[in-house]
Amino acid sequence: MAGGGGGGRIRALNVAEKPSVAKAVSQILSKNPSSGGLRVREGRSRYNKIFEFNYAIQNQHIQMSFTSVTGHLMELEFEDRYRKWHSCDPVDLYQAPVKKFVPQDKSDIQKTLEEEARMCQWLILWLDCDREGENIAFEVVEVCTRANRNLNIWRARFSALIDREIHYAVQHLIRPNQLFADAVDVRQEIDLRIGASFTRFQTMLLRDAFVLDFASDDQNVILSYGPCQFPTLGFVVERFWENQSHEPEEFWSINCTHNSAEGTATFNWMRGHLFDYTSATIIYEMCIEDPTATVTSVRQQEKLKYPPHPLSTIELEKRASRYFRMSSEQTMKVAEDLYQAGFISYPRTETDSFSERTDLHTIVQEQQEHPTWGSYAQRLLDPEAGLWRNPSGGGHDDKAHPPIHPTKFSAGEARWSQDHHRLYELVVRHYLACVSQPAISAETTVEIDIAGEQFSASGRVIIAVSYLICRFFNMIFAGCILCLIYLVRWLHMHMHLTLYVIISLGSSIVLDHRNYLDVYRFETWGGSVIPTYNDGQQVLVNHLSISLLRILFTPTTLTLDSGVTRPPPLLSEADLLSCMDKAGIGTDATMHDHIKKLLDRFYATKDSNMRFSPTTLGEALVMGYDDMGYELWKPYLRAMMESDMKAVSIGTKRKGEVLETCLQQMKACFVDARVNKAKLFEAMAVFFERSNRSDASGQHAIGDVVRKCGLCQESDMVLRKKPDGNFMVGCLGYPQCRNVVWLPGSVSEATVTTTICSSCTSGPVYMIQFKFRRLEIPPNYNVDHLGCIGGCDDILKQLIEICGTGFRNNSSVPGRGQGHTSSSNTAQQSNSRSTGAWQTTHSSSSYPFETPRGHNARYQEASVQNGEPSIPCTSCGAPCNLRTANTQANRGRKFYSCPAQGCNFFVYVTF
DNA sequence: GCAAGGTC
Repeated sequence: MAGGGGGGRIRALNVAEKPSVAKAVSQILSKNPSSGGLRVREGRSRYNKIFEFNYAIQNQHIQMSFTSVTGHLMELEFEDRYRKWHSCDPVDLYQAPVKKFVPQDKSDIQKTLEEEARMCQWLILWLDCDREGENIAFEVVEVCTRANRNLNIWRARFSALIDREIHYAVQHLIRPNQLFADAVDVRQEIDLRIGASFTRFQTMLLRDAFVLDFASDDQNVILSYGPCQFPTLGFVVERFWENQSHEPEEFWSINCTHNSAEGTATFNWMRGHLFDYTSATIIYEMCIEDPTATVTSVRQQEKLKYPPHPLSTIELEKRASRYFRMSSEQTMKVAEDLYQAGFISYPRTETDSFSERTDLHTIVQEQQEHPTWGSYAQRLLDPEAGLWRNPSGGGHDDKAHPPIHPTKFSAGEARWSQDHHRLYELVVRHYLACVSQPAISAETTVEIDIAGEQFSASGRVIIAVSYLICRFFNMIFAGCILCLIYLVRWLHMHMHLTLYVIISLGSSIVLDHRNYLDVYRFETWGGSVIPTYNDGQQVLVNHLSISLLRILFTPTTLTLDSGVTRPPPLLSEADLLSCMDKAGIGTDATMHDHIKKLLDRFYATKDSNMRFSPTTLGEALVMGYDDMGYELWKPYLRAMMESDMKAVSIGTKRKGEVLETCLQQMKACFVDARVNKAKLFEAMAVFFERSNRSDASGQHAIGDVVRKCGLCQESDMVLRKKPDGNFMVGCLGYPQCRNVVWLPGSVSEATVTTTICSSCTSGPVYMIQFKFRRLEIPPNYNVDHLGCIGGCDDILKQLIEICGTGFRNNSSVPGRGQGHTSSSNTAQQSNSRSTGAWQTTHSSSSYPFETPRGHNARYQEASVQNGEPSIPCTSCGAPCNLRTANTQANRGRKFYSCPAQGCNFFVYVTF
């Protein structure tokens, strides 16, 4: 291992992902007397203390300073000029430059790191050992190396805060893994670009267009889209649709019950149910005529009910929702409180198995004093009780945190709310259950025959198979049958007689072997205990049977009942968490956030039964995208991203390659979605009234991008429909850039397509599908036309010549193109005359150079000084000569037109 | 004002 710089003792800066880990690791490493003791001093951030001690790494004496960050130190954002919603077209967000920076609220931590780094030769990174942790590690590296370029950078790899593990990690330092960090960079950038583009798009498109009556301030409603929140909404909507589309169907079934002193057995018709009433009635009448039931089969099967796996975050959330009706958000809030106060372990973990090195018994020992479950903890620790069992894992390990378990005893704290009590109890009981034996029972299935129809009943007979002394106490209550039971047990053990012999005798006593169910009060066996039945075969071997008469019996009730098929239930919070977990939507630490977001954004509601339904808004959005044929509301996009991230993290794909491919696909999807925005409108219109605002604000709504503006070279040009029905393609850079292309007045419909013009090569120009009004165009022209505004489309040019454009003086309608210069009237009149304008500016063809841009001013100067000047094309830079029009409408007018193939620059000049 | 991921 390389040494540090300078003479004397090496000083190392250690950084953990959170304060608790910095403290725990420092405590472990400073236990040795040679550490000189553990000293603590304040950092600039009040949460992130600095621990100091000495430690020997590979026999080198190191002076350790140990501090922490609080999760990510940096944020990813668009550069400032893209931050405002109207600053650009949302589609630009797929290429807009992004920057990573330390936000204001983290600057204290940054300063601490910088100050400490300057005094150190080594940097040891103790971030969590997952991909996010590795990414945070590189954020720390960036900040620290800016302060001290000579740092020797090391990574400590550990999976639990256990002495041996930590000492091993520090003695076997490795280098940080750039690939892991890259994978997270990919996720961050994709999430930001997709989220921001779609959110801005659908918010600006729909907020003004509809009366969103669910919000008090509907102008500030945000219709967000996110790669996690939308699939979460998708789960809710999909189940809602299944539920709603269910058509109840009536059916009939024959039901039979039989009461005896031992209980009631409910027999189900083995045909299930019939949808045909006549058939059901005929069969029922046959049964009624001869209702004697014959037992045809009795089957016993031993069943083990295993305790749950150790507790992960998602399980904690699901169980708190099921047992206490707590929302996942509230659960995490309370869990965080309990963790902060030291009562439970770290609550954000995917791990559901304990490391072999965990001292499981000590955790139980601490709970022995508890008034409620203390005695169970004592039994667990008693080897004679045989209750202990090493917990079985669920196969998940995040390599950073153990399963959630109690870390400190409490019989309840004064300041705890009911939810604190409940959650602590759940964590403790769950832990005690995990280290317990499974419950053992038997399920009995009895089949009977009535008039040739088969019925069956299943029930539980809890049996004593443990042969343990503790069972003795149960047997006292069995009175005189006790001796018989021992006899039968003896027979069972030594003569291998069937278990059934025991059951048929013991069942009336119900010997109990609940094991973990004794402490895990949240779970039960369910079902009921049914009476004992024997079939003919068993009677022959069971000489001791007291149930002989039950070969035949008369049912207590035998009824023909009607019912209706039930729809699948709406999703509960536990169901929703399961769906998300299965599809890989979100992480253990964020799933509850995504669920809450659905509620906050008015996309879904939770009813009194804690089940989720979409709101009309949530349903409309999903419906809109679904109608477009997109599965943006399905989990596949996230799954694809996840698999790409995995590929980056193991080096099979490169960061840049994945970013480029994914963003390209998403951009195409975005552009396509925008072309099909009518589907969103239609879906919204099903549930919401159109707003009056939409007409007035239509001009401000972002349209579909046609091409990059050739004039300002910065913004996009988008297709718009003016309130008077005319179409234009204008620059989003307005008012700084006033570039505009007016389309023929005879256009009735225009839609930007995803087809890129192959003739116009100065950058992508999306073709527009036009529909012309039949009566306004000559008969030899087609009403449908796929056209291009890039300058290559002769048909469009001819129709503009013939029909004129939509550029008219309409001062009654406010908005772009009117009244923005003192000369606008002149301009409009002039342009109205010159119906053949192909491309001009907002300020008019009369004043083509009257724009704020310097280079245009130079053109004017050139044009005045020279009789026949050549100007550089504003689109591609090629020299453009002054030419004279000879069309019918504009004969004699001067114009500049770019000679470059595919370039659309064309402007009339009036001297 | 937008995402999702850390975390206080």
